[in-house]
Amino acid sequence: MEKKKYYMTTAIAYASGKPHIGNTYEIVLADSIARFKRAEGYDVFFQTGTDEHGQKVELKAAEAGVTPKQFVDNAAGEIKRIWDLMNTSYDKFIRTTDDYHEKQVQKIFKKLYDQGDIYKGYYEGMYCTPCESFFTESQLVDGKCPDCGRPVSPAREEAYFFKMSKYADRLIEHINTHPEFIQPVSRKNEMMNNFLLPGLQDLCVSRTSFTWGIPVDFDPKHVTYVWLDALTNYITGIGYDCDGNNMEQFKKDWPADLHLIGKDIIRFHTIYWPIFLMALDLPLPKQIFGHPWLLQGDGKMSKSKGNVLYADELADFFGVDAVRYFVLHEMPFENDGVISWELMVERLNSDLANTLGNLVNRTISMSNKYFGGVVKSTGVTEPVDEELKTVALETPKKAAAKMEELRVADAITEIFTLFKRCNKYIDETMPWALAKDEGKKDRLAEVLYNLVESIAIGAELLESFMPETAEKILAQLNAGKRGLENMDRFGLYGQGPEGGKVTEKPEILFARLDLKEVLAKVEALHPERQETAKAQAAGDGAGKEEGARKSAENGGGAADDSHGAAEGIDIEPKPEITFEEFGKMQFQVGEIIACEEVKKSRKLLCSQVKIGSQVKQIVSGIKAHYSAEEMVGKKVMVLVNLKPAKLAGILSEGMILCAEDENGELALMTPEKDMPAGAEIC
RNA sequence: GGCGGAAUAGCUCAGCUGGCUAGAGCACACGGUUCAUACCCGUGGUGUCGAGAGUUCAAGUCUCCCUUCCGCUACCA
Repeated sequence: MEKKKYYMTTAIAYASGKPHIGNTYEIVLADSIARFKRAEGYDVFFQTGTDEHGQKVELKAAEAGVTPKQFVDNAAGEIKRIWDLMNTSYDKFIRTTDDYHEKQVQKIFKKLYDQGDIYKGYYEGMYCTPCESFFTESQLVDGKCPDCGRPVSPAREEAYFFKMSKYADRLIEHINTHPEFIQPVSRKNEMMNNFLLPGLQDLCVSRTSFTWGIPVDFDPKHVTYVWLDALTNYITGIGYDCDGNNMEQFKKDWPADLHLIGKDIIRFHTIYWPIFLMALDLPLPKQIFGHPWLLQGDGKMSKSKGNVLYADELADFFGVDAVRYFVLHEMPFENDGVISWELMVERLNSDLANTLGNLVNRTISMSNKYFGGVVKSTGVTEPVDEELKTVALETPKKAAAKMEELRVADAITEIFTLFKRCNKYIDETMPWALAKDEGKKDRLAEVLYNLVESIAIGAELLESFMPETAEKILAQLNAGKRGLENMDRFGLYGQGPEGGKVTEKPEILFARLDLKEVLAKVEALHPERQETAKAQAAGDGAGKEEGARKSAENGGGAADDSHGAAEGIDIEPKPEITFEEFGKMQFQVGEIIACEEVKKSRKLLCSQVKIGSQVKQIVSGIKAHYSAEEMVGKKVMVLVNLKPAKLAGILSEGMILCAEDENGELALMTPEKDMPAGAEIC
């Protein structure tokens, strides 16, 4: 019988730096799903890879004094190394700099252009800087931004746009008739309410402001801008050909069964990607799962030893499988999970060392002690056995049901429920007591057999999540794999008359760790991180590299990795201006004499700023960083001749300037010496 | 501001279409046990099920309102 195919992907990681544990989480999650599907008999194709173009890479390469290609070769190698270290079983690692990918992207671009889905537009008169949005002439209201009513900025750059609205109705229909399309379902409403129903804006698909990208072949000063380049990896990687000469694999595997992505890029995968596919006349992927993030550290932890966690460092401390277990187990289906050294140690000791490791160890140890390692069923059963057998036989089904819903953490919990039941069974049957009575030898044998068999089932189920550990346990028990399909029978272990024989010297699977010692070693490892850790640990969302590319290129501030603060941060350079243009701006020192929160807004403060003899009212989006009280009395740098505008219904007559770091932290610009209100800044 | 979600044991959370003394894991305390990695098993809570009102024979479970948090989005001169 032919196996059913299952094509799944992760998002491709942005090749701008070393992936941290949050990025790594996704590949491990995907791997566990891929392995489980294979065990279920699917013909799985599991693709991952790297997104390697864009301005951020261009900048980082320049900084490092290498070519962009050299830079991404290195970065992709590092990402691949971590993926491999984590023992992930991807079938294909695509890089967006692969030549077949680049060629297809160019063809796709051309095709979409030829059929009128992509058109050339200009920023001129159509770009609203604050909205960071582009508009066609027809969308403008009285020549102004339809969103905010403000004048749009003059042109700086021409660009190609994808006409999204053309396919919006079809997409809405599809989403409504395929409730499983967007997972978790709560995201579906967000996409509908925020984007689809209000009307889609056209998407910019080319840039001229940087060159590290796939050139638009019929207009080479443009390079393809992120999404058309990145998302298409899902089809180019399996042999899509825009001219219709698709490879066999593409015919077999497309549409994808699952795109596994971070929640930050759901919009691009559930709106733009399906629309691109519609434009290419291709079927849509069956399911897109936007997983939550694994956040590192919490307030308590960050003060003393918070730092960025990398998979390889964690693996050094705990072992690969322990890290896999942790990220999979600690991550719920819908909410963000948290990782810290403390939590890692706790899980390792409690679940892996105590519950699982010790179970295997005590079972093998007793088998050796009482029967020289030989384990065989004698048929001397007691009612208590039934309960254990029931759990052992139910667990595979329960785990499979959880996996079907992509609830990986819950599936693991099911397996550990079996191990816990085994421990309880030992207590109920008290093998050491049976061993004292020669007449109960057969009963003792049966008890150990039931244990070994139950553990063998549990261990094999564990393979998808902790492959090495599963293998080790099965090897120690000397048990073969039976396959998921044979897990409906109890008693397959050592079926011959001589039974099975466990190893003589069980190896400790997971050694318990002392939290204090671990923390001490961690501090020794990163003494220099202590100072910067505090600011970064709290709320540092992990797993949004791909989003970082977009935001970096929008000038939204790079969501950099941990080293950002130390190395300085890069932002998108703006075009050069003349001295005359500079001279038009008037900056003065302003003294904040009163300040209050803008009630209707979450981010705005309204300040009364004394500038010379006059007082201006200025609204600023800094509520998250400064309270109204602490603003009062401060002397700040003010752009005073900015055209007044209404914000949240309140008139604002200037702008208070702040510095912003990569985490969005703000600092007011204040004069280094005391200066009178109104002093010119020039 | 718009849309949506959540508030349940010290912590992380389960509790579907309302129905027996509100659950799990971790942590904690006590007890048991000794095969095992000082492990494992059992027992334990006084949980105002966010506040208030309502529907009902019966409400974490439905309705309304309030408060607080979260997500997406807009705004952030």
